[in-house]
Amino acid sequence: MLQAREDAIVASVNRLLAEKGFDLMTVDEVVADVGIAKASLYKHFTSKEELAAAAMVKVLERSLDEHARLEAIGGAAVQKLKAMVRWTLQVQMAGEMPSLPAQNSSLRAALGNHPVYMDRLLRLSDELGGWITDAQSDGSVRSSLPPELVLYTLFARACDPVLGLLKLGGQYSDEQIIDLLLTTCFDGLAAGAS
Amino acid sequence: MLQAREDAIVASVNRLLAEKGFDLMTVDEVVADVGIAKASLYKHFTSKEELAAAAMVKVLERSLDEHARLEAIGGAAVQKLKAMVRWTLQVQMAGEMPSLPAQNSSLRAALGNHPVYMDRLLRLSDELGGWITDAQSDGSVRSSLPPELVLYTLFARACDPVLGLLKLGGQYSDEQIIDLLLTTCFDGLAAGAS
DNA sequence: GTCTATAAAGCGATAGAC
DNA sequence: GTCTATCGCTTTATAGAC
Repeated sequence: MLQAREDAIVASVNRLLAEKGFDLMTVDEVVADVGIAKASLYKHFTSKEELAAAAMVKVLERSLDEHARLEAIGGAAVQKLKAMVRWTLQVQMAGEMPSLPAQNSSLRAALGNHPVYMDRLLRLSDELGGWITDAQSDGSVRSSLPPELVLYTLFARACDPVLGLLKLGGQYSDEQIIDLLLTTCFDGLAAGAS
Repeated sequence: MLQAREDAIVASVNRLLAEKGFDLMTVDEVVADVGIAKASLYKHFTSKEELAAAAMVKVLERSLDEHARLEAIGGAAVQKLKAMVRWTLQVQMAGEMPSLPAQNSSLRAALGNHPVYMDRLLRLSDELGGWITDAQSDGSVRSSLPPELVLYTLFARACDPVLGLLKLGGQYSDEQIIDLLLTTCFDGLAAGAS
């Protein structure tokens, strides 16, 4: 009962974060969506930042699950990285990727002091970091790029605004858009080797 | 006098938009930064959205100036595109690139109904579109990519979060970061041809 | 733990004197 | 056109009854 209610809250928060972002999402909207009173929500989560953190933990754990699934299947490191980015883009395409403005200071502070969030974030970073160094070792990802840069670039696909712009244009299917974004991410805009 | 004051207002808005974004920027901060009363500001600009639009028009006109400068110098289309992205990244690096959350509906509506903003945006899109088709014709940019996608991808460099993350790390100089981002944008993460 | 009702603060925007 | 003072509204968060 209790856990199910919290899950329902987090699901609503996740959707609203994806739709409007942290600043424009209001707690009143969340409770209206879940169908409970605001005071009840504050018995489960102590602040709006705590709500966002719970949604982020959830999506990070979904990402860790997908990572484990791909690791079990096996294959070349670069192919696993591409599959991970594809999964991320699919989540964003489905409107299920919570977007946190990187600029909000109160939220950044709250996330930085959130042990569970930081644990999941660091674990995912470590796991992907392993694939990145593997892919650089076998020559499929540029060795001249700092692994840090590669990791950030992959993470940034979760909030790539180009996806939304292409979707708005309406000229391409969801899968076509994802393929195009994967191409620009891994192969770049330029043709051939430069 | 009057024009100088409006310029001062727009300059403050531009800096605050780059620093905090539209939602977190308050009109009180703007007037405190400029050193005038809030009612005075509202004699010049009728709303907060109007303020943001003025800052966006300003930066679009700076972009058009840079485009004209590069066009006058000449060179290969893809090199001009790279130079334009480099300029964009330098502006962002200097903390002078206003960032507008793509999700804010009131702001999007205000910008869409702002004739001057739309004119500058479409003019810049047209100019860059010309370079893009040129670069695709001479084989330096992938012809398989829709020009629309290339344009959006270039525009998105203005708010690429990877720049801020790398800068935060403190391991690379500003110029190194810009070079790295140009590489990932045009050449991709993968090595060689895939 | 759930609710209604409200506190406390911040926001965009305006009134009205000068 | 500038200012001080304030309106009217929204927001996060809490008090207190049940």
